[in-house]
Amino acid sequence: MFESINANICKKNEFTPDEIEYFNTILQYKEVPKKTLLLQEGEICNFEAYILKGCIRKYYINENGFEVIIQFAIEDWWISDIASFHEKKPSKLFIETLEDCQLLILTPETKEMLLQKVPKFERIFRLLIQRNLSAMQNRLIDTIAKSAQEKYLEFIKLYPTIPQRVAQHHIASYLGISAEFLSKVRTKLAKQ
Amino acid sequence: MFESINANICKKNEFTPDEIEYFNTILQYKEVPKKTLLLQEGEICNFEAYILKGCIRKYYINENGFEVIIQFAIEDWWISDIASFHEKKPSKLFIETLEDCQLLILTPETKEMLLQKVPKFERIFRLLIQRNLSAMQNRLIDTIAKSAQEKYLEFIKLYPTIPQRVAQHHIASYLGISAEFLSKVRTKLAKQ
DNA sequence: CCTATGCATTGAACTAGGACAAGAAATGAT
DNA sequence: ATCATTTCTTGTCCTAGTTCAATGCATAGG
Repeated sequence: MFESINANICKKNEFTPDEIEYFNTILQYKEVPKKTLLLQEGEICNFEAYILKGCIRKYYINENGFEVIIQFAIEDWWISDIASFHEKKPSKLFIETLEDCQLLILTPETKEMLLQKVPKFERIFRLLIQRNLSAMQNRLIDTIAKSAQEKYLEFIKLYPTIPQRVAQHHIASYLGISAEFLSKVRTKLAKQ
Repeated sequence: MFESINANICKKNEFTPDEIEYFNTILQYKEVPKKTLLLQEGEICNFEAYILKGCIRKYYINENGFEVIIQFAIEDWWISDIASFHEKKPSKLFIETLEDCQLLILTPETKEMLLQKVPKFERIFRLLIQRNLSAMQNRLIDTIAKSAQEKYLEFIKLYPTIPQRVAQHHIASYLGISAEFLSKVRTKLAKQ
């Protein structure tokens, strides 16, 4: 059960077997059926979830009821509302499973214990956030500077497996374009 | 010279006077005239700069020569290309002073020393990145879900002092709209 | 096997915002 | 003070993308 997460976390073998062992005992295994809300607006996010199996989306609904997908997460990704999790503030986001999921969960308490016992993990988590930030920055740039077609092509290049797993209108919402227009972009691309 | 940075970093008094003292000795003071490029595409970013005085922009130029401003930074903000700084990878960004600046600088070496000597700083920097990530997320949402006028109003609400300091076309570039259209939005708002 | 529900496609009419151009206003260097 | 450069404004025309509505297509549940 822990192979993939250990391989991911400990790529550079910075940890002793004992430390990894402790890390694994602290993770909570959880199965969740599809279409489950793991987090709703107003709740405090009490988990960071590593996805062993399944697919999840994180999204925001603005004051006009307009929905924006912030992130898709599949196997070997983490998902959480970091701001809400760390600062124990009510979240503005929704997190929903799109498929049946198998998860490994950290809670604020277990994460705290882990960091106390093995402070080296601070670095690991900082790297995760940093990569997140980079990805978010690139996405912002593309959102601003690219056409709908370019954004779509970029998306399928970056996440080739996701289009087969999630509804097209969700991808449109992620790209910041309407579902209808994405459909038109796709038919245009197919004709070429 | 160190009052503001110390107040910012050590809000919750988590540090001993010695630790703060060490932190301060490690910071390098630097003055930079306006319109200086602190970082160019292709270079490895070797600084994290805390702004004592002045105003800086960070931006990206895409393959069509289209410019997107990622961040404005003024007094008491940090600016850097974190990805490039930490992973020693060539940056894709430009960082330019818009006014004469007074900076306090961390280099990869001094930051490493600081973290070695006072590991508690890991937490501080993680919080900084986290806040950055939150801000970036909010901005992405606004970029996707709001009209030009809403984005502009949001911007001046969030950063009321910046419009007086930077050129309007820079704000347009930050908001992801054309300079001409921002001008039209503003005249429309002024008439109301 | 049938039917309800959600999903994707297509078309027509509309609009927010872009591109271009030209003038006005501000800023700065000499 | 003057000229040059940059910045801001305004108008016209244009287009990428939206909205709405209709239709066909799957899929899941009884």
